[in-house]
Amino acid sequence: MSRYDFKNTEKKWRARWAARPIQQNAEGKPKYYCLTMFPYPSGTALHVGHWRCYVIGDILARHKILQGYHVLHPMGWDAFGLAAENNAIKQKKHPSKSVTENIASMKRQLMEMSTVYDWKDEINTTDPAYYKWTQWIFARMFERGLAYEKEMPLNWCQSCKVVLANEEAEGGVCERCKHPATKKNLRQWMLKITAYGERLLSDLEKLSWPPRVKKMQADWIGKSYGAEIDFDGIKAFTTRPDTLCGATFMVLAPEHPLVEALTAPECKEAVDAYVQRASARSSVDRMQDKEKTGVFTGKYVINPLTKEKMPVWVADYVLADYGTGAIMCVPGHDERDFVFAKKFDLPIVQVITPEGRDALPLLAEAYTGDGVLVNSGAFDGMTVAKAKKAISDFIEKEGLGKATVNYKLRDWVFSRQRYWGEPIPIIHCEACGPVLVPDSQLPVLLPDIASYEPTDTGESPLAKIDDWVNTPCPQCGLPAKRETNTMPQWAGSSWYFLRYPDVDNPEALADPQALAQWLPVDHYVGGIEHAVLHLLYARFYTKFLYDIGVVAFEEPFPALFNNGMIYYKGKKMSKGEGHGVSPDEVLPKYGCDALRLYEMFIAPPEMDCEWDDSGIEGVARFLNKVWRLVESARFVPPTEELLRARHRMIHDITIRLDNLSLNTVVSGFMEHTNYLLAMPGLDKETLEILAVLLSPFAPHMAEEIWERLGHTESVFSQPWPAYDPEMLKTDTIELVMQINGKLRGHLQVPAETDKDTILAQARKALAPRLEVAEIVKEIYVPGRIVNFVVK
RNA sequence: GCCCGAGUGGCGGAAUUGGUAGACGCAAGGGACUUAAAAUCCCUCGGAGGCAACUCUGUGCCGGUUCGAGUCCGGCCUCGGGCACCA
Repeated sequence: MSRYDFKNTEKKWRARWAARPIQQNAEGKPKYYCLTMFPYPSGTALHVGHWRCYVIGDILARHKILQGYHVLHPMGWDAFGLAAENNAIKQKKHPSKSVTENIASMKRQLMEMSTVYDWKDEINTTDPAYYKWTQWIFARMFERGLAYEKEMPLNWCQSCKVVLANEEAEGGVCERCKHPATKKNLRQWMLKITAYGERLLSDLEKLSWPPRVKKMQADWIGKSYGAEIDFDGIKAFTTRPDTLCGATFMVLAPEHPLVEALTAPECKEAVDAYVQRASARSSVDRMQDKEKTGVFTGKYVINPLTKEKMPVWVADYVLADYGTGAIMCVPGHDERDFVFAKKFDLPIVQVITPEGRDALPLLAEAYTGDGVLVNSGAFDGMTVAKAKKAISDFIEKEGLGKATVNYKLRDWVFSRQRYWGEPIPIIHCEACGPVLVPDSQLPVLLPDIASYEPTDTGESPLAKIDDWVNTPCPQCGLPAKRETNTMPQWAGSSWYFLRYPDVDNPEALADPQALAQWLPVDHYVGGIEHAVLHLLYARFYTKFLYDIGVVAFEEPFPALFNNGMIYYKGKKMSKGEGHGVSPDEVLPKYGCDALRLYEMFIAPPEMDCEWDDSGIEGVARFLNKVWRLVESARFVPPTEELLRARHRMIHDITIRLDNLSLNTVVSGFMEHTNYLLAMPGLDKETLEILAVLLSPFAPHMAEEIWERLGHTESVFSQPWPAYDPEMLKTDTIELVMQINGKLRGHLQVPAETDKDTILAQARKALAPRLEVAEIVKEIYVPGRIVNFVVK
């Protein structure tokens, strides 16, 4: 008996599929858009961790083809951006060259996975025909005031020599190189994602996404309810208006615009020094500082309720860009204010007390719990919840402020001081200001230059190319200069899913009909690392395009599947030379089908897991078993037993696949194959069905089996098999017998046996044990157990 | 610090969602076949006890609910992830 020759079989079918794609005559069938997050060609090679996500997507796509859908399952390259450029600099190659090489190498790998991508639909975000539309979207945002310029202190990564969006500087360090971010004052392009904060938050509800991803986005948007209160011209946002009577001082952020004006002359020197020191420090330093620092401005404001004088301080624990950049401080009920008040000897007043107590004996720490108001005049005795509303209302009535909401979400810093990105289609004219490049002149091509390395100054390398920079103003014709910053890495991926149905369209980002036919994406598969970045930006773009009438839906990805990461020797796998297992090492030894199966078998697909080099042996053996099953099959007419086995197999695989429990699908295949191997003979149809069921997972072997069973067309022309629930029933059932919940035996009875008969038989079977005891209760769960409760 | 997850054999993991814990694999040990190896096949494989059909015990720890708990509730412990001066 010959061993399964995966090498030649896989080669054979790959060639056949290339000549004749498996999806034929799909027009008119219901559509299914299955999308896997496209790779970022910043290294030369994919590792088995990347494969996991592509295999999941491919299995879903193939399953849908078998279920009779017209499936779009495309692939492309997210090839602009810093990581790709850094990789090029490291290799001392021009980014366009290095990216092209990386794509070629990754594409070769993807082809060896035998995924069903139709390479006619390939996207490359660095292709001018593609980024023309990335620029076009920016232009539409500019027209509507959603793209604007602003000079402000920004997160700057000295290692990458670039500004970072807030989303890229989580925890105060550069998302890519982990270098601490410092503040740098720069003129930047911003996208007003905050205008969409509320919709981005409330529409999360509609999405069938993993809860943790929704939560991460909700936390990132960070909505909180409160009030904005005016203290003699200084506005402060608080979520605790109920504690207003306990506000004994105010603190402004060092960058607050009023600091200079309100500082008393005798405090000026100290305040200036403090502000200067604060701005020089990185946000990491500022955050890691446990010790609170601050300086008194010499100014006082009046608490509108207590009429007490509140000193105004400046301290860097208050953030300039959240709320109003100024806070009312309630040391009795806020931990940070408490620490500050203790350090600088400011008054602490208690205004909340736990219900049922008059007052806390001594405030050793801030009391942040629930309770009722004290020391608050007319508001005494109210609960926190009630007082929040009552004091907000009072403030509003008196014209001292208003109830309001605040978001943590900030506008998106959208320009990068780097070469390898989409040029921003703007021309700066001294007379007209920033002017859009007319649509007819799009795309603004990224010039091909020799020296593309970043500079220390915060200026893009493009700024040095005079004949590119200097251009007439499209509006007045006078000499003007092009914008030299480029777009961030995320720009191209924020809308790419819209392009796949119509990749060559020169007239529009995609034909409206193609969009209507294919979008939104039915199933999106990708890693958790994009929980807030890509997924939030793509949702923002889609909502904007909805508002301007380009698309008819507000959410691009109604269903999302997050695959877990594969670790190797305890660490994340990393691209390139680093750390990981390459499919190139595995494929020659085990083949594509085995690797695909193992990627699924290794763990539940949504969970992180550890790569085990010897684990793949098991699925390779399984494939050989299947091959042996087919090769050595002695065909017989289908017996009752074979029919039942067949339907159980269809049932098990279908249910598990529908639940995306892909690891148990593989173990299900193993169980059923083992069962069939033990049968004295097999009917042909059961094997045919096994081939169809197996085809999304091990497509090469499935085709080979299908052909061997005498078929000339592809196995993918078959419908997904259906099972008959009647065939899942068995003639006899096995019940478990228990006494006091402990296993005491098994009982075989005909399936239709009634309760009394079963109980009688069980009593008889357990007679020796039951005779010495008194039966208190009998429990019977049909089809499962009989339990006697005895004393 | 706050908010999520997760703890099951030597290992990866199953368990119809409250009903036989350890499916399916990996690794290990023993055996068959073979001159030998590879491949394949058979047996053992949580712990303790017994010649044995079996018995007790066992899903991070302590308690609870229930006829019955890996699964539900309360309290801890450990690990992983997210957020982190957001007022």
